[in-house]
Amino acid sequence: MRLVFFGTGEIALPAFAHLIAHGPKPLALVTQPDKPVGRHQTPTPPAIKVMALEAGIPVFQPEKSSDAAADLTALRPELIVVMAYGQILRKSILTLPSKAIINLHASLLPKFRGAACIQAAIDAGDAETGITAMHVVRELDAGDIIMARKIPIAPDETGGSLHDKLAALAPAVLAETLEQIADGTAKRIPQRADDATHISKLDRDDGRLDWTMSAEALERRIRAYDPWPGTFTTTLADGRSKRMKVFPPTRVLERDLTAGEIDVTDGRLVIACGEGALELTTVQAEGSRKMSATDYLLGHKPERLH
RNA sequence: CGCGGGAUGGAGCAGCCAGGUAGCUCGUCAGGCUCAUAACCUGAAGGUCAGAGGUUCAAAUCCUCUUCCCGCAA
Repeated sequence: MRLVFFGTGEIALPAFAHLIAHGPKPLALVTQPDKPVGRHQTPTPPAIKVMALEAGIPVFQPEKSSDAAADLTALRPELIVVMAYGQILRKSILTLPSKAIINLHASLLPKFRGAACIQAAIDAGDAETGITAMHVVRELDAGDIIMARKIPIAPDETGGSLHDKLAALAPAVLAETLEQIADGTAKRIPQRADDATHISKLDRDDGRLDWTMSAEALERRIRAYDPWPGTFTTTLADGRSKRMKVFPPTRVLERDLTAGEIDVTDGRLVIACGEGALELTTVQAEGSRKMSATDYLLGHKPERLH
């Protein structure tokens, strides 16, 4: 099978590695251009690009996916596999492979179409999520489903841990999908559009905690958004406003206080929410490193949140 | 060289602007008290104030450089 892989995010690494190790070996990798990363803005290649180059696989990094159309046409791919590419594919790519273009998506479609599907599953309090293999169409994540595999979401699941589990699940889904396509048993199950939900991309500001939400919802959000985009609040101490990152785990408590009020009894950092209260165990003050709430309180006297 | 915060006993911080005996909260150790406690009381150990150079009678504090940590941004 002549196959080309589109992917950028780390979640695609195991699936890509599986193809390199067990075949069909990709004829090419298409990934996003190197981007400036980190405090010093050093241009850094995606990890998957490094993996491809080590395996001797040609890499294309077009600004727009269509810019690679001519190069890819020359490879005469039968199949394109897409996972966490990071861009909506142009029509010239969708029609390029002779057999099919499929996508591995980290949710149980039609739920959570879009970029932040992993965080959304935890944030919503779902009991399970999974990897869905489907055909790529022009509408985002809306194509016919070939198959899906489920995994449970643990009570202490974080966006990071779930990301890793789903990444590890992807190779099996991909292998089975390829097998079914090869022997002609692959199904095409249309998505029920009425059940579809769409999740837009998260940015850092989405991590600002809204203390009028219930403690349960905040507890889930703090897990869901760890490590990306992370959650934070701002404290007021000595008349100065400081950003404070908040990390899981947190604990939901019964308290009857005004939302946003801080209670530091017994060296524990408890913040009242719209409903109930949340005990923070791990925080990071601006300019400082991550530390336990107990350590934080030894030297900081947060007066209130705002 | 994108912008900014920071490095002070084992932990978290104050002191720096206006140079002049190393301070707070906690931990550790010893003793006391209590039926009891992440309670309380008493005492003790523990720091060449990140490193190097400079200014000064005198530098944690002012100046210069270096190393490391972190927030924003991407």
